[in-house]
Amino acid sequence: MPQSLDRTDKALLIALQDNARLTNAELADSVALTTSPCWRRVKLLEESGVITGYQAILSPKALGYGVTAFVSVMMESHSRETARAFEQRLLEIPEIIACHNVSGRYDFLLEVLAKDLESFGEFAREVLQTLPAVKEIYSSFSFKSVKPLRQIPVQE
Amino acid sequence: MPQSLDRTDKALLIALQDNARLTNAELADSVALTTSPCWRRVKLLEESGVITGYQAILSPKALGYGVTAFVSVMMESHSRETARAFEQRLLEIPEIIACHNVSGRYDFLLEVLAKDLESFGEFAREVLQTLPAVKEIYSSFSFKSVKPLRQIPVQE
DNA sequence: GGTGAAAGCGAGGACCA
DNA sequence: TGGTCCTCGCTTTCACC
Repeated sequence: MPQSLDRTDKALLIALQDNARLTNAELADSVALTTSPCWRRVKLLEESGVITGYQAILSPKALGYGVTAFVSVMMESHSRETARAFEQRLLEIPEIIACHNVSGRYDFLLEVLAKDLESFGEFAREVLQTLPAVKEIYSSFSFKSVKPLRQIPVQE
Repeated sequence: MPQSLDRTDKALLIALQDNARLTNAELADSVALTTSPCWRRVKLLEESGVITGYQAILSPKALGYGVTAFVSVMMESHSRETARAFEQRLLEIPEIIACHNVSGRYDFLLEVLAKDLESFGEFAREVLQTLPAVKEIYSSFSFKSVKPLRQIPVQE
């Protein structure tokens, strides 16, 4: 699948990961190419699945979310059905902005946004605790995001 | 700071969060506006800090990262200095793609990418364990990302 | 808040080296 | 692969409602 990215591809990925709204001309400039080959390479990176999309990054605070919580969830059972029902339900809940099925003491790790601690408490009681087959949850709150950018390393 | 977003602003945010490469014309169309007011509104959203940037989303797998790990870190002390040194060091390590200072049993929660389990093991030993003032670390591996999109909810 | 017009530039493709 | 050229449509910024 990774059809060996050369130096130029990597430079494109770095540039686009940093600013997805660069015009093709600016992008071409930044990697010392003309616009056509630049455009072709970007399309290839999209088609081959290296670039999976483009997102505007929004400020949770500006949208009224003062609390970020990490919620570890332990399930009552580990059957296929239990996991499926749980996962499907998760997808419908916008406050849960990320979820991983993980190894270790707990089964899922969720990242949850809430207006404030009080509304998180309510959310935990009314929504999280009532998700299918939940045995136990453990919440940890973010005091501060030390590395907010989430850039996937593109070496060299 | 949130200068009360109206229905149209929210529609713009939803559209851009979904696809940051929409042209201004497409964007205007999707919210039933002409291009000028649409462009003005987007600029305002950027200047007021609601939109903090635009990112190409890359596939970790396509870039050779087969393992995502969540690493909880407990510090030896909780002094200001300790935290600062730790955080500064973190920022230099690209494999750590996210880090939160959190409440609870552990002090920091890191999200780490690695090629495979073996290279994660090495990374944990050579890099993570040698970060300043680390007392204990606990690693949990992602089997699967159930919600990979990380979209901040924009209600209504 | 909104519209419409105008100038210049970029997107996207055909084609060549 | 990369470069040139070309056309259409879009971006961006007006002045104005």
